[in-house]
Amino acid sequence: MTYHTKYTMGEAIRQYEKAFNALGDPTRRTIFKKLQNGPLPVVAIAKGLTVSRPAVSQHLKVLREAQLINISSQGAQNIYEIDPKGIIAMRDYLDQFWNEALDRFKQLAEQSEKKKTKSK
Amino acid sequence: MTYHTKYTMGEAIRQYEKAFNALGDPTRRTIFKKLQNGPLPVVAIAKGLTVSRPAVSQHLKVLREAQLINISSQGAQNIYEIDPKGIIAMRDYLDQFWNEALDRFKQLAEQSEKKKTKSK
DNA sequence: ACTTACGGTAAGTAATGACTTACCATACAA
DNA sequence: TTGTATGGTAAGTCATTACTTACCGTAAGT
Repeated sequence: MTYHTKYTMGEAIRQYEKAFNALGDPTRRTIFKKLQNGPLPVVAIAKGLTVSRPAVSQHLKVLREAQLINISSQGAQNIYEIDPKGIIAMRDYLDQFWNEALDRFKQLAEQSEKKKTKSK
Repeated sequence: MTYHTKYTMGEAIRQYEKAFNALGDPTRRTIFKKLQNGPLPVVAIAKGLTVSRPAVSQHLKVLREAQLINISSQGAQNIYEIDPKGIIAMRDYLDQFWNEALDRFKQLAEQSEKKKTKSK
């Protein structure tokens, strides 16, 4: 019946789309979080996770294609680290909504500002 | 075999997790984008989309639970509009990585700042 | 009351995608 | 060269989820 086809083959997939898709998965968010404190080889990333090492490799691939992480080999090891490009793409996407719709809910925005002291 | 269980029943699902999950789907991003220019009733949202109206209702439910949109009924119509809470939750999540890992890629960060004039 | 428009929910199906094990390739050490 | 550690890819399976059609309830107009 083939009624269910997203990404209707004409349109290019943007960076932020890949990024949202990537961070849409909890395991990938866990992996991403692990890299927050610095670069790690794959085994270190997989350690402690409930899923197998190949599964981790597959997740890393998705994160890499979303430009949320970088790879760099060091001998037999593949070291992954956070790549700001994906984060920037997502922030820019969110800011777009932020800016254009801001006037409609200014009060709510202000509320959030108060309890944060907003870094930078 | 039950080898595949995420959200290991102890942990609460945070707001930003729901939000990332919600925007992880392309159809929901399309819907979300439609609301960017102001509130719309369901039929207006569904118009132009390739999926059925019930499918839209289901997506709206997910977006609502992620606090990315608000509902308000007006007679027989259900009007949806963007809710900043979900956006804020995601921004805060991203900012966390931003701040803690910033030193490792300062130069890239600066690049992005330049071509944006950074709202607020 | 009857009809029409709006839209949520139920039940079932099909596509997607998150996993598994098995295998292979590469780097380095003995 | 042989062995060991690292990690990517292949093929297949199962869970999830994005859909469908059918149905029902509510609001407003005639």
